[in-house]
Amino acid sequence: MKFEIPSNLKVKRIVFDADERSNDIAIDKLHYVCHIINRLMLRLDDDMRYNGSDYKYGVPLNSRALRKALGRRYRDTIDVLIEHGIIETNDVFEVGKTSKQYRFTEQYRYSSTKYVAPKTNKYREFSIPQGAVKIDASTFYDVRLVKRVQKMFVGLTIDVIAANSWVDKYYEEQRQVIISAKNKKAIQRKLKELVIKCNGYRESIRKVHVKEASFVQDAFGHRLHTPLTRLKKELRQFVRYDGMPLVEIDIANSQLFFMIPLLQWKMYHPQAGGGEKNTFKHRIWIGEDQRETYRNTIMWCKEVEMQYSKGLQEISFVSDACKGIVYERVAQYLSASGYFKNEEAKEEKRAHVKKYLLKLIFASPTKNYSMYNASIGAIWDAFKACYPEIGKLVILIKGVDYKAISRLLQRIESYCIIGSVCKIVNDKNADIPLFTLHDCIVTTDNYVETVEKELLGIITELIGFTPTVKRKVWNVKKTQFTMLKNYIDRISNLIRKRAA
DNA sequence: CTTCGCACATATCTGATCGG
DNA sequence: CCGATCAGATATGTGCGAAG
Repeated sequence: MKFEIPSNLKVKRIVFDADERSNDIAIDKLHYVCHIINRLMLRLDDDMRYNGSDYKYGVPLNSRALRKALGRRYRDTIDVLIEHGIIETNDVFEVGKTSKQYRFTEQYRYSSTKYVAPKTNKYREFSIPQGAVKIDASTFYDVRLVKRVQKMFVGLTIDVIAANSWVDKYYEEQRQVIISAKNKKAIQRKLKELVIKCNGYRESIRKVHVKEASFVQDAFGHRLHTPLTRLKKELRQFVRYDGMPLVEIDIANSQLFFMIPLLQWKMYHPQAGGGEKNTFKHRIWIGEDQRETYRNTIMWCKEVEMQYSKGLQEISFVSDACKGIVYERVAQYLSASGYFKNEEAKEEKRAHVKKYLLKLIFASPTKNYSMYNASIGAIWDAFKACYPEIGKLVILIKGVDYKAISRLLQRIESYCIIGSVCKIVNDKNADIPLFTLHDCIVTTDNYVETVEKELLGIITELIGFTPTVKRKVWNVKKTQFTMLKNYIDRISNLIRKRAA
């Protein structure tokens, strides 16, 4: 929505001039009042009548409505407009009949209209709301499917006692670390943060336990956020489905694997697929046609395609992403060039590359994690040296809009995982428990084979290439003895408290 | 109807976490 | 880089009664 105000009206100076009331004089509020008067004035001749009495002076503005729109000290906004000779009022109201009437002064009354964009969210009535879209209102995916996923959470249980005692233990460990520091002020602050952090963990446990958490699908990446996605990794071991342990089917270097479609120039033509709705391409792109915006990107994709006439699998990035060894390859390259000073383990090197490479790919060109950063930049250079085609592609897409990559990848991911795999598996057999953690699917042991087979088949069909998947069982790592001991300690504490 | 103040409710901000 | 969530502080909004 845009404010419609007289074209010769300048409101900015009022905000500067505003004396002690300056806190309540906001530019949006001034524009809002002018907008309302302007709009109502246009309708004055037609229907601004009440009980036959004439409103010709101006337009009636109800003080309750004004207060609702402008806040408690709305009077200041009106007064300041009057003081500056922009509007005037007849100062007449009749109880039960009419409110005070307002109109523009002569200077502005007959002016043409100009449009001004609101500065704050409150006055942007028709803009897309920030943040989450509630499932009920969402049309991105089959709502019935999401409801079914929600239903599966009924069977999901968490060992509350064990999980909470894990948090207790974690708290105690972290507390010891914090209080061993020297800076007293820092200790106080960190302890406060730790309490908040642990309360958050406990809350996430409770949310899984009572199943009251929200299930939302965000409007940007179309990901599905559930109680599980917000659960700390270490606490997943305490989750069971109908008493059975759960198994996670994870796609190796998923974000990079999902980059493969971006190398295919046809992806940038949502209409080129024959116009059918609800296809991969339609789901991923927001705009109608990206051909113009991504002209340079498309040209590069075509060039790459010419170069690899036998198929994209010839590109080392594509084959490595399918094998799930991109991070390892980059780590290896860095190792050879003497990036790692100490003799780190292979796992550590991979984790290091993964942590920074994703940040580099998604980062704002002007902020931290820039490709030109001295130490981290080396990781980007290594990536570019290993995979020149995809390196250039990332730079080209980021040249259009640096936020596009993260959004596109999340959409591709969620369309594949939730929109396709979960939907098809659930349609075939509604008994299979399915939970998603963005790029991975969680199910029980007896269905792993089935789900994994479907996942590989469906993603291969969508992307054109087969990813590597990894399985991880969510089982309790601690011995039974420690758990039992924790349990006994907890209970005896409770009994002691009761007795006291 | 307008205006005001009080008390309580809701929204927003800050700085942290989780996930990729 | 993107998303959601949490706690706690603070700012803003709302309902209501009373008076003008």
